[in-house]
Amino acid sequence: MARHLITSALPYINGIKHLGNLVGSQLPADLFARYMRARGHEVLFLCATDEHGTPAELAAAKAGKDVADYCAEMHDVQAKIAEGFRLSFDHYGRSSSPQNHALTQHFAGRLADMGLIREVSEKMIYSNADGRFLPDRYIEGTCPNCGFESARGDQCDNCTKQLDPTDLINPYSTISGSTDLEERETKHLFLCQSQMREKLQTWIDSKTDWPVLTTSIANKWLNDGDGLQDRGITRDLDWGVAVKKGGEDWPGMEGKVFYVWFDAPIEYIACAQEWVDAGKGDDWERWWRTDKGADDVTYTQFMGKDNVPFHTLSFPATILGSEEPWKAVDYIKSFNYLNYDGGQFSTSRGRGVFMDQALELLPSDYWRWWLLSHAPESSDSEFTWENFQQSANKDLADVLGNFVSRVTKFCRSKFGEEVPAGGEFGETEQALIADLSARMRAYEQHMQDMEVRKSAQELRAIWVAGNEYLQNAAPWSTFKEDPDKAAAQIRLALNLIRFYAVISAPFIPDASATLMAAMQSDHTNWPDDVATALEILAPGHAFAVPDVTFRKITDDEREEWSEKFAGKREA
RNA sequence: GGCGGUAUAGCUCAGUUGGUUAGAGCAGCGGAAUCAUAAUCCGCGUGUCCGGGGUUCAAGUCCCUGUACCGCCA
Repeated sequence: MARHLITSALPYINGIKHLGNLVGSQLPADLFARYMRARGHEVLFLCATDEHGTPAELAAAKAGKDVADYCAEMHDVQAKIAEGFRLSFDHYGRSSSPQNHALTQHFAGRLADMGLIREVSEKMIYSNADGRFLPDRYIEGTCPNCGFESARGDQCDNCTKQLDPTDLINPYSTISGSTDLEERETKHLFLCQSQMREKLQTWIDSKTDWPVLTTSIANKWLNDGDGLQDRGITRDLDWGVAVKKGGEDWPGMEGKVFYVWFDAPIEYIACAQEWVDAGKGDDWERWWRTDKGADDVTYTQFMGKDNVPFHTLSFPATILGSEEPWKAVDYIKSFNYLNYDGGQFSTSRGRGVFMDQALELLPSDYWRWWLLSHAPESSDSEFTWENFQQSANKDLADVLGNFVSRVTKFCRSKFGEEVPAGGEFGETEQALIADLSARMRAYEQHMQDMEVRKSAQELRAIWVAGNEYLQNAAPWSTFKEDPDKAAAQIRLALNLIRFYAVISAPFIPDASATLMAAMQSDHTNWPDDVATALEILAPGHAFAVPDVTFRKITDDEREEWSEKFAGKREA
């Protein structure tokens, strides 16, 4: 039995995530966690909301709420939706937790002790009306280059020239619209990532089994231009982790907080502490400290490609720079983007399906199946309603659902609602078992390798094999001449249903549970041997014909939803 | 502007370190079967592998270049 620490990228707090966010980290992480648990491994699966930073403050202000209250509410909303999608986190934490505050301050202090923090004084734009310093992208004005009137402080969207906020003509705050801006001197802490360059490069180079998407992004940052740059890790904000050196005050840093990208990944560790403090576990160090039992842990992170730089460089710089025995990541599984019907998902334009809306339309298994079987692994991929309808109807309703239906109903009408006795397995059955055994090995290998689409494809092929068998065996024909033979065939088919329920659970946990209940079995052990697994339901074992496992998505629904989520036209 | 990614059948996508007639699912066409959610099973794929050069005995697969789309620029 191995031990697997699994984390999903932390969803940001300021709203409900769309299906692209879901399939880019949380959902495949859940698939892997469920599979590893099913194989009998010890798993700690963690995720949390990422709550600090300016966008959270602005979202709270827009909602007319105190930022702490806002985050607490949104955390509960996101937790509830995660539960709706059956994301099996061992703990769903918060980056604003006291545990994370303390740990973030600890890391900062430790990095300072190691000589990896320096203070930098810089001029930034302060808005008197807003009472705050403004990040570059919250300042707009006229571009000195092309005259575009809504150029952002970091770049002009019209002529794409990179700008400094001080370059803008007639600059104003996008928060309040105020033009009462001034330059102020302010002091910030920088993490000396440049000093860590070689160490990080060596570490990245040792990860020869990582996906190209992951290492190429890391190498780009390591070697681009002047190489890895030092990075500001503090901000002039109220909402966040107060800048302290461990438990001590940090002279000159009063009133400042750590930048969200410094404290967020540290929450991966703090979340394990929260897990213990919530009474769900009793030893977090066993997962995170290599000097306290974590050296046999395999740590896998899941994330979208936009998060890769932070996980391959920034966070490792924190971990490695501390020179404390923290567990470093062993494998990073990164994903490309899921597009929506020819474009991007867009929160502001209401374009695409968001997690809460998805659950209102259909049970989570539909979404889990489609998203995972179309996961954007090698390149960006595309959600269309037509494809969704076809895949869900074909794979779930026709191939799997209908298999259950035809087997259980046939048995009920010919033998009653119990596993029939009599007959023996012949060549056709042995051939099926051999086929399934080979496919199971392939399925297990793909799941182990986190090849999500290929896993789904193989699982589907295993479902198809059941229909294929039924077609060959044709118990409806054999029943007329040799009822015993038909009994053996149906006995096998009923066992296939239980078998499918067990192996499909990582993808479609609810349907699997429903099928297990219908088969009146709680034997969920992974089928290491197919032949044995197909004899678990013995003659005489009672079952119930389940309701329709997956109903079909109608054309009317497809059209209605397609219209509903198309988003507002751009002005 | 810089950097990165992608471009393969009508659609969504696979194609290991270059090597036999380029694959899967869906859609489409034909057939079988009738237990079932009109579900299932079998058979059928010549598609300038985006264009143009090049390396090689051999390139969808490597190099250069052009085009298109997408993303990132903290």
